Amino acid sequence: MNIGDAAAQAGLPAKTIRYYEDIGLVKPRRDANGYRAFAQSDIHKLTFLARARALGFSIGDCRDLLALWEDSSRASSDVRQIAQEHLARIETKIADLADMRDTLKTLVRDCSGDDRPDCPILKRLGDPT
Amino acid sequence: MNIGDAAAQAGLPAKTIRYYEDIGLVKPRRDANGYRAFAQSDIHKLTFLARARALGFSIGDCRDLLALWEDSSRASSDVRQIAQEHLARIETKIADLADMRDTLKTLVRDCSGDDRPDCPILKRLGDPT
DNA sequence: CCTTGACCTTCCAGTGAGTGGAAGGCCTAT
DNA sequence: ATAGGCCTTCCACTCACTGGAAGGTCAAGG
Repeated sequence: MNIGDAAAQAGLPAKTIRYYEDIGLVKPRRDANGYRAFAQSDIHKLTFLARARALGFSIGDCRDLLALWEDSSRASSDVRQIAQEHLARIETKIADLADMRDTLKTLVRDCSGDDRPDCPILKRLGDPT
Repeated sequence: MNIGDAAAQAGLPAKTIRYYEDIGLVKPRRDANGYRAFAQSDIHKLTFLARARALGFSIGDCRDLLALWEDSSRASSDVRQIAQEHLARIETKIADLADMRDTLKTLVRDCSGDDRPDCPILKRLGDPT
């Protein structure tokens, strides 16, 4: 299967798949003409990667998860730990963003948004401490 | 004021301040020895930038906000629009992350996390559709 | 057989917002 | 005079792609 079809199957841009090959996540064989030839197992891996990335796992995590996936004697605790650490990072990020959101909401609410210059948003950003 | 003191005042790494000069956000004058000499107005700007960045505004937004801040005849509606668009982006991002979090939470909860290989997390990532 | 257009290849550069580090100049205190 | 702590510039690296240029390959239609 050529890269275009592989991309369609896995739901990833062809460019991304080439990149994943570059960094060693997939190793499709090559046809005589130099075209990448994706086996079903490659497609399966790419789909795995697409899903893991969609859950926000870093490429590093994906690499580890893929290795565990391929290791039939893995311990689920290893998988769980990766997921749990990732979950913690996401929760931190959500909390940070929620703080920003709350502040911004207040500022936007209090800003008249007309043609006058007075603006609590700029006031907040620029006021001397 | 030298860059070290400016950094301490503004709460930004010196490296970041140099970067901000590179991209034209601040333009401190130079002493005879080549050292940057930050005026109070520069410190004020840097503080503004630090706060805007802490609220998650992009450098592009910061540039625009800074220009509005310095323009005494600005319309607050312009400021408000920037903030509101940023707020919308943040809310989208929070929603995306919350989706990931929910999925991950379920998966982590359902994973035994012992030394056996069975794992709903890998199952979810690798199962044929 | 030739062309057209859709594929495919590699390689290079850029994104955002810095961060790390090397090599070297300057300033103050001892 | 020298030590150390500043400061300078410049280059490379981060992350996960993404865009584009230049060129090779393949199948279909004329």
